[in-house]
Amino acid sequence: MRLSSYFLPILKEAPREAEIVSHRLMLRAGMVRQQSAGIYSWLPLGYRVLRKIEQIVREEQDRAGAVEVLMPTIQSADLWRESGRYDAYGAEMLRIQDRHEREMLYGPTNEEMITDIFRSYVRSYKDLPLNLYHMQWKFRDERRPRFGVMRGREFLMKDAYSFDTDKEAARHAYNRMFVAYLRTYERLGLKAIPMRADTGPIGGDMSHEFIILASTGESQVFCHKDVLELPVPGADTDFSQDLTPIVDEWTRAYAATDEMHDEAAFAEIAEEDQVSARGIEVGHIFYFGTKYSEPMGAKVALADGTEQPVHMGSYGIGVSRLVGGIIEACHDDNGIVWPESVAPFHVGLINLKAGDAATDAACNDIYEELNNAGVDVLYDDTDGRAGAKFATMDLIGLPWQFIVGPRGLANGEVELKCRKTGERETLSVEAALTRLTAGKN
RNA sequence: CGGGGCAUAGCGCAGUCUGGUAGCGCACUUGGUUUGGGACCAAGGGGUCGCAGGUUCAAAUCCUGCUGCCCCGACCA
Repeated sequence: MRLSSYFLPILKEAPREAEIVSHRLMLRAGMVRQQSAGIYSWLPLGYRVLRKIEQIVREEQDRAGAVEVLMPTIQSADLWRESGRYDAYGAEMLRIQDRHEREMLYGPTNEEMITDIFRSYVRSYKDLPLNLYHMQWKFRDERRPRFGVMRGREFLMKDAYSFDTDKEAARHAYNRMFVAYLRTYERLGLKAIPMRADTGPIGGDMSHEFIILASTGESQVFCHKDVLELPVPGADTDFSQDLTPIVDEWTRAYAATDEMHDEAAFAEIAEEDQVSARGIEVGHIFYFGTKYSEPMGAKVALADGTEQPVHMGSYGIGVSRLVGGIIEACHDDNGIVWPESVAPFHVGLINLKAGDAATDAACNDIYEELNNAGVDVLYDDTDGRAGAKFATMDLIGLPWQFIVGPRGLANGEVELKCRKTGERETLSVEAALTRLTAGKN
């Protein structure tokens, strides 16, 4: 992409309403525009990141055996009356009337709808286990939206729903999502810690929040420092096998948010091993049994011929929240420092003297070669000053800056700058290209 | 929903106390000089001062009501 034909409305100064660093940087980098409290437009750069996160989440859901669907944002109130949640949900639900004065709502979540889909088609235990997920915009009319996209009213969520014959089978489904989540956050460049969460009336040990540590996090969290060093299961993990050993390993050490915090248990940990920090919740997995299947009549025939309500769980990842969460975890004084996996572009190609025939020609060649090699490049071909160009590239946080100017070019040399380490290296055009295209094609 | 704050050009702000021609920086447009870490000179364009009432000869400024946004808390993904 050439910057001259892109839409990257960066700001030197952040709008006053933005207080936390991720919100400020997202506005300054031209990633989002706030349209109303907690409601955002995604501008090209931000949308690219959102899609990259979405894709990683998708790949790991698929790997774990979940199947993607897409349910609508607008739902019928009748469905929610069946589960009893239409009245229970309260003011957070955005209620709408259509032209026939039918009561509709903008979905805050999809348990009812997925249960309806399930009961319409699935009759037998032979069709289980089943896990359906989608990524769709949700709306929750928060009392106080804040922190930019981290607590918006409209937000993109991946929500998966598992269906099993009984609680033990549901536990396998739960474990698959547990491991898929570990892998997902790892690939996003985050260290996420599963923490025991409140299971409400269902009880049991099958609810975990996944928390990333960040000083601006909304909740206080406590854990043993060992949990920060645990190995994340690899891509070769066999999800058909029993994943209990992995889940056990990850849930052995102490880790809790403040509402589940056990001061006495935490005190037993050696002081130098205690971690007390702020955290951002980026995922939540939950087993809820027959809470919806029972009232909504989602039953399957078991091998013995009896019909039983299906056992369900739901598994959420805040996709749009993650954009802010990643920035909270990955930035410095100059701007965003994207993990490579979610960077909107891999390389920023900086033409230090646009308009100079030799420099333009060299940049054009480099731009084409990188594109041909499948490397995402943002080419700053605009007529600007070097300092401003560097500042922009630092702000938007692309992993590599490929710096081309007439001075170096006279010796056949360019510079590569690593955004993360800040290291700059002078090398030949060929060597730089080889470096950035290694592993591609 | 309780408490607090803010609203003046695209963004950041001054002006409000003490009523009297709408300002500054950045950004934008044009011309020129520049160009290796957020350039400089010159000339421009851009505003129902959040909205609605009221007071006054006169309101960005004083009064009343409303709306929007932000922060703290409670609540929640």
